[in-house]
Amino acid sequence: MDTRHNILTAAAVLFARNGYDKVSMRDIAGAVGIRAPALYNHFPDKEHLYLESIAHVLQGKAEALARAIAGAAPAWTRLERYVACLARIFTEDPDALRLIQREVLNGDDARLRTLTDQVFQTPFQDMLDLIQELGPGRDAHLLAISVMALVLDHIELACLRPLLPGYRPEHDDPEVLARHVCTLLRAGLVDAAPSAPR
Amino acid sequence: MDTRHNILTAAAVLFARNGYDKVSMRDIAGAVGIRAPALYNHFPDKEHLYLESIAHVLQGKAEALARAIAGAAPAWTRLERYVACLARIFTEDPDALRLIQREVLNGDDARLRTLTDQVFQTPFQDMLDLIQELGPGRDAHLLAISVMALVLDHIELACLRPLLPGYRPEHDDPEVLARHVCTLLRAGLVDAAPSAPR
DNA sequence: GTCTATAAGCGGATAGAC
DNA sequence: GTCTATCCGCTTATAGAC
Repeated sequence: MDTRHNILTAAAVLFARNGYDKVSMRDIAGAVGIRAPALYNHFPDKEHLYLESIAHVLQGKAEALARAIAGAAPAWTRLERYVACLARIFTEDPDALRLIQREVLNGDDARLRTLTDQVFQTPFQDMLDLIQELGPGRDAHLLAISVMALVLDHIELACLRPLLPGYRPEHDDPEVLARHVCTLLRAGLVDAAPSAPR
Repeated sequence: MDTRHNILTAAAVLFARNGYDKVSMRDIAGAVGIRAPALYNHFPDKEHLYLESIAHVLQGKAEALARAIAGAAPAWTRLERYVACLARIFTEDPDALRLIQREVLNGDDARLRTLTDQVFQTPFQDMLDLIQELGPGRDAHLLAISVMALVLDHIELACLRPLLPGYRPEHDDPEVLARHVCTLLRAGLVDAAPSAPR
């Protein structure tokens, strides 16, 4: 089969869960059923393998978000779709989110710029436009970051939340999360009824 | 002077910025002006040095939050103080936040449980109680996580935000961030006027 | 393309002098 | 308590047979 593809998917999982330094070329080779030197037939070194495995995982995620926000529906509807899509994508593939977290934490300026240009730019701009349509007087940048934070932090903290008081298993359901975020965005902390009003 | 204290503060900075594996005992020793074997007079091994440096940095942070939320003031006022305190603490000491991020990403279950019991438990419970007072019908756990996410994600993304459209330098000011978060919590994305109403 | 063998270097940690 | 010297394992990466 396609060895290169197998390497990239196996490496992405290992890097996401253990971090760059805790994953050796031997580990990656072992996960694919080959020996370490064979990896160098497909990638020039570990760094390139790592960067390509990230790109491989993030492939298509941005496009899915673009589809969710597109169309002629009312702005609130498009926001709800965007939030739901974001929650679904990264709940189903938490390794992808971990890879992004590690890059944000460790990436030098050049790598962060590349990642921004190739992945974050378009979805963020879409969200920015949408927010400007919904709340013209507000700071769209702060709000767009806030929307991302509300959705992604819940998922990032999946390991920690069960240890904190008030946790219930349904909090890990992306639909529950999306509804919660939209309710909060609509009316804030207090004013909304338990079930989101239209 | 107190060599042990110097080691812990220097190590914390290195670990926060580069991660556990990218910091060698030689690096830490060099930052303090000694040689690597001397470190073993103060700590049994690298793992213990790492864990103690985290504890050393997080010391006092939880107490500051407890003070901010305490008192007989109205619930909204205490929430505002809490949010402002959270934003100030981690804007002034971004390395502390990075250490927490790394622990959440890499920590096994046992270490996350220890960290929760010793640091997160009390501030989170305080926030939970406050939210139950403010919005009795809502899911307090989801909301408390959301408040943390809104404040901390802005600070965690300090490296990324300048690369995204709409960024302005004032977004890095903890007071601006705290006002933004409180406005959002009060009335959601749309209903609030640009300057937060009382 | 994959293998075995191996180079070259860095990592944590210890021994023992001072 | 700190030093120098050193051990030993593991890492990335290459050479060369098949």
